[in-house]
Amino acid sequence: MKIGYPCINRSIGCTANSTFRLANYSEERLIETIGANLECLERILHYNIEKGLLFFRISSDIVPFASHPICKTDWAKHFKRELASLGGLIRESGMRISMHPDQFTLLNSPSEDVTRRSIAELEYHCMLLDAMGLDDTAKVQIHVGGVYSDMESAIERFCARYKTLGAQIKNRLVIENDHRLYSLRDCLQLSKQIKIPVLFDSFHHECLNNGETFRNAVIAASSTWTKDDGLLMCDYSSQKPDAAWGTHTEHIDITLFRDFINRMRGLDFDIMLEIKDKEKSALLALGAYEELRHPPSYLLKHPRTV
DNA sequence: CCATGTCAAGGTCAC
DNA sequence: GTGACCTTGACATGG
Repeated sequence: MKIGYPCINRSIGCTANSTFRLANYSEERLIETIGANLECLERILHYNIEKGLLFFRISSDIVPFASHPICKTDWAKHFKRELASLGGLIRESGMRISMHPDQFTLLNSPSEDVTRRSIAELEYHCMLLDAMGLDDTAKVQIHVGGVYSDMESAIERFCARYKTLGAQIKNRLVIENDHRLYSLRDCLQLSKQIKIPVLFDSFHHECLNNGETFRNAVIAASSTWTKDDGLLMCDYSSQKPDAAWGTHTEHIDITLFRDFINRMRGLDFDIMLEIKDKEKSALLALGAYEELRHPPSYLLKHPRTV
């Protein structure tokens, strides 16, 4: 099991997702921004390796406007060396990588234009992972999309569009259950039709489910991942106390996390902590996980109930 | 320099 | 049909 966090490290003092306004676009600024982002990404990766956090999500903003028509720059070529070097670092350390295009990436939109732009966005994400030389266990996760007042035909549209995608995208694309529209069950049904892996989001599942326990949900989602896909990826979070329903917590509730892990005995998958304080919570989670695997002697003598 | 409004992209729901 | 909300950090403008 690898444990990690998405996109941002708050303790290093740099960001790998710096962008700028479209109105201020220039090729020079693009190159400058990508360069700074990649430099910061390298620092984050070193931090993660040192701390044993071996799952990380690279921000979609690492190459600003990559799929926008304004971008004519062959950034993959320009940063070929840097990207290959980052990829080497990732591979050597055994780190797992994911990416998560934003909410407007919709394969099942009734609008051809929205779909076309979405596919361009997916191409960009895959191109980046390819340029880093990462295998197909590095995934690009999206939600199924809108319902458009008819879920069945929305799912059909997703499948039809998926079939038109090239292998470069298909080999990396996975779908994630969301917290309002497409439950795990819906995703599994979709997966059955087109053999797409289902990434399990535990917090979304808490918000929207069909009665499956966490454990059975993880087992079912796991079965959609092949050897080439690697282990199941799982997003983990919990409800922010006293906040609107569905709001991600600011800090990890370590008791809840320990309980979650404890229910998963004998199962293996990778966990991404979608929690606001990022690496801070991820480190606590890693500590809790290692304690459960290798309990210190005082806990063996006086077992903690989890 | 700091505060606050705004930022490529869509969809859903309340009214 | 219109507008708020989702969710979010960081850009950038204006005071």
